[in-house]
Amino acid sequence: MIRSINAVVFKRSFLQARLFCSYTRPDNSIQDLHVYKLNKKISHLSKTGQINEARALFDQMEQKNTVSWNAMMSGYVKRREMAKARKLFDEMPQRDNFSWNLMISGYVSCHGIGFLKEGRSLFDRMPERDCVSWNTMIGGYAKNGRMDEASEVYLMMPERNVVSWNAMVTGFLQNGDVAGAIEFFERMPEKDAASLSALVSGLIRNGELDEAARVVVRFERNEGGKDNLLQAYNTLIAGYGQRSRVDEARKLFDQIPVCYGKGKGRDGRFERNVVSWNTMIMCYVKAGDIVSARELFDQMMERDTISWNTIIAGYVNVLDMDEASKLFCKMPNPDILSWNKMIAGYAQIGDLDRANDFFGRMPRKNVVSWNSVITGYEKNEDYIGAIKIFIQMQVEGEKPDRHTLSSVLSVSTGIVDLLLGMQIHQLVTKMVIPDVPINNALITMYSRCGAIIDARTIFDEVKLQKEVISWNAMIGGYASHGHASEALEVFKLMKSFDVQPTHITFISVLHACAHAGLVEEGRRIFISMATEYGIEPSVEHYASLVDIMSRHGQLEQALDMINGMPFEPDKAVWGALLGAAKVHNNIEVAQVAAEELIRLAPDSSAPYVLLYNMYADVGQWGSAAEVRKMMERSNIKKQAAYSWVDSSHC
DNA sequence: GTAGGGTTAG
Repeated sequence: MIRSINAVVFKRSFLQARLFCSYTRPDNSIQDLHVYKLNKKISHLSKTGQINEARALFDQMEQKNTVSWNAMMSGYVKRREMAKARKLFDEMPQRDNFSWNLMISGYVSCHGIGFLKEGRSLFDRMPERDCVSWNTMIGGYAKNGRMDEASEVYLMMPERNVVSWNAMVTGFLQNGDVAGAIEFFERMPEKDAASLSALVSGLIRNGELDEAARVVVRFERNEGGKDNLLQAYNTLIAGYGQRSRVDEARKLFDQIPVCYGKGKGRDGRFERNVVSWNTMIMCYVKAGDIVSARELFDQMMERDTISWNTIIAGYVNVLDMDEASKLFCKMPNPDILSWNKMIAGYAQIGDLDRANDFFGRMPRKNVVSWNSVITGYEKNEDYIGAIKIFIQMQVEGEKPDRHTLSSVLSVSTGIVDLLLGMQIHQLVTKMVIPDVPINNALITMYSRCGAIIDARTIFDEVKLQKEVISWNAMIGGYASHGHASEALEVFKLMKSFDVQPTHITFISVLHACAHAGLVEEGRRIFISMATEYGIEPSVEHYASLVDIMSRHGQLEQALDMINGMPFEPDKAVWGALLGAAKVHNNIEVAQVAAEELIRLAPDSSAPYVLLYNMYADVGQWGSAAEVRKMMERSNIKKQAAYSWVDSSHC
C-alpha cells in the first residue's frame, strides 16, 4: 500500500520536474545531457577503482553540476581517501543533502574515533538533515561499537523508516547482542527483505546458525507468505556451507521453487535466483565435492561471473587445471579474479610457463595478479624469475603490498641475499605496518642470511605477540647457525611465555642439541614431546635423536632405538647413523646402515662410497672390492663429491 | 548519474 502510494507520488514529481526543466532551460537540454553522460562515466570509473581516470575527466569538464561533484567525491569516499573528498566538498559551489550524507557516511565508515567525530560534526552542521543522515549516524556509531549512542540517535530522530530499524538490528548483532537483535526485530513495525537477512546473517556471524534457522521458520509461519524469504534462505545455505553441513544446505536449496521461463527472478518472489545457485555450488566446492558442484553449474539457466569463478576455483583447488582451463575459455567475460585464479592454479602445480602466459595476456592487472605470479616463482624456487617480475612491477608502477613484500623476503631467504633482504626491509618500513607474516619473514630472512643479531632484534620486538611461528623462526635460525645455547635459551623463554611449541620447534631444538653434543638434554627434550606437550615424535624427530646419540658414539643404542621405532625409518635416519658410524669407525653399524640406505635409495652412490672408504681405511681390501663390484653391478655412477681415494692413503 | 540497512567468489 505504502509502496504504491510512493510510486504514484514519485512518478508525478518526476514528470513535473521534467516539465519544469524543459520549460525553463530549453537551450541547455543538450548541454545537460552531455553533463549527465559525463557524470555517468565518472561514476563508473569511480566504482571500478579507476580514480585517476575519473579525476582527469572531472577536471576536464567545462560545466559541472552538483551531481558531478558528488560522483567524484563518492570515488574518493569509496577508497576512504577522506582528505581528498573533503577538499572537493569544501570547494564545491553548491552542496545538496547528497553531498553532506556522502561525506558523513565516509567519515563514520573509516576506522577510528577521530573520523567518527568528524562525521558527527558535519551531521551537526548540516542545514537540513533527512532520514538518510540519521540512519548513517546510527550505522556509524554501531560499526564503532557505540550502541548506546546509536540508540540515542535512533530515539532522537524525527522520523524513522525500515532502514533505521534494519540498521539497529545490524548494530545489535555487530556488538554481539543476539537477544537484543531478536527482540528488536520482533517489534519492528515494518520489515523488508533486508530486515530478515540482516538478522539471519548477523546471527550466523555470531555463531548462531541454528538460531538463525529457527528465526526463518518462525518468520515463515507468522508473517505469512514467502515474501522476503529468498535472501534469508541464501544466507542460511551459505551458513550451512561454511560449517560443512552440506546436506542441510542442499535441503534448503531444494525447498526454494524453480521457475523457468518468463518472469524469472522478479523482486520479492520466492524463486531460486543466481545467488542461490552460486551459494549452493560454493558449498559443494568448499566440501571438495567438485562433481556435485559441476552438476549444478551445468543445470543453471543463467550464470554470472561469480558462478564461473566459483566453479573454476573449485577445479583449481583440486589441482585439476585442464578442466579449469576449458571452463575459463568458455567463460564469456573473465574478470581479474578469474585470471588471477588461473595464474595461481598454474603456479601451484609448478607450471610457471602457463602462469606467466596468462599473466601476460591479462587485459588489466591488479596487485593480486602480480603477487600470484611472484609467489608462484618463489614457491617453485625460481628466485631470479620472481625478482624479474618484481622489478617489472616497479617499472609498471604497481605498488607492492604486504603480500608482495613478504614473498620477496622469502626470495631473499631462498637465495640467501642479505642485501636484497635489507632493501625489502626498508620498503616494509616505508610502506606497510608489519604484521605477523611479514615479521616472521624478516626473522627468517635475517637468520638464514647469517644476520642473527638483526633477526633477534625483530624477534624481541614481536615476541610478546606470542606467535609460535616467530619463535620457531628464531630457534631455527640459532640452531642452523650452530648457536645451540641461544636456541635452547629461546626455547626456555618460550616456555616461560606460555607459547605452545609445535613439532617444528622440536626439530630445531633437537638439531641444536645435536650440534652442541647435548646428548642427555636432547633425549630429555625428545621424551618431553609426548609426555609434556602431547606431540608424537615424527620420523624427523627420531632422525635428530639418532643423530644426537650416534654423533656421541652411542651407535648401538641408536640402532636399538631405530629398530624400536613405531614406523619405518627413512633415509635421514639411516644417513645420520651411517655418517656417525664412519666418524667413529664402527664398521658393523655402518654395514647395517648402508644396506638399509641402499635398499631405500638404490640409485645413490653415497653409501657404497662411504662403506668402501671405511673398509679401505682398516685395510679390509677384499670387502672394499666387494662393495665396488656391488656398485658396478647396480650400475651406479659415483658422484663427483665422493672419492674412491681417501686422503689417508695418499 | 551521486548518500543509509542486507545474500554468493577472493
